[in-house]
Amino acid sequence: MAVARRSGPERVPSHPDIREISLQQVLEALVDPIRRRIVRELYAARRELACGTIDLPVSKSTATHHFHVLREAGLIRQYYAGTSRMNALRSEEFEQAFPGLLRALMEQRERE
Amino acid sequence: MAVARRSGPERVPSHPDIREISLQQVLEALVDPIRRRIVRELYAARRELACGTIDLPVSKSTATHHFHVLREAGLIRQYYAGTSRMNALRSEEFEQAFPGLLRALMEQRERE
DNA sequence: CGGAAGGTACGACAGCTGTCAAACTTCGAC
DNA sequence: GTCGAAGTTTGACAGCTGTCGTACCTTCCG
Repeated sequence: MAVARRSGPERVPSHPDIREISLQQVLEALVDPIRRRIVRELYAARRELACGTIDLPVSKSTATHHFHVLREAGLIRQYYAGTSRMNALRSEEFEQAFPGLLRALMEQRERE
Repeated sequence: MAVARRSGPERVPSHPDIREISLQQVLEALVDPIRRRIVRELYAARRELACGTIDLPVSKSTATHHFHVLREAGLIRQYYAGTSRMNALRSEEFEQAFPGLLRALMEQRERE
């Protein structure tokens, strides 16, 4: 499902409507430390970041996987800028759908 | 670690100090819908509940497992009252360690 | 054009974990 | 004492998912 029309190589990823996302999906996304790290960086930066600028202790393909999960969970929006992919936190929308949740999570200090 | 002194069959489970618990552990506990359901019931009830009074769509052994995970994550406190086991949400302590988190999670409506 | 940079897609694989049944333990009631 | 109720323990198993390498695709730049 969520098949975007095939009109070539499909460089525009599909983003779910946030209202279709369950708390379950959000928690599954955020339970992974690497994904939480990504969201934390976006949250702290308060702006969009290219995949490349967020350095992660995993391979490129794994990173792609994590971004995909975050996108499917409605947490980020992705689009291309040249060869690099930009990531934007969907803060306002997410706040509407899950009031207070992102903030409560981000405010927690993580033990390093 | 966290070995309670062995003085018989050990009916008193050990409870971790909440300060030793990581956000990771909490999220891992709360990502499971059944465990979230347990916590929700305790949160709504605002009092302790016996395992038996929380009916869950899983076998007894699986239920035991879930309670165990919640206990290890510092979310509940357990003790025996006769043959039944009581469960209490560790609300205040948890609030101190993870301010705003439990509430933010519990306030979210879950799609049934 | 040709190459390099930045990502994606696809298998494959290992480890985790939620699940159950069966056997056992403890406590209360009769 | 014996029986049942309530949970626990153990072992087994299946499914999920985070991980990687490799091959591939776009886009930019010289």
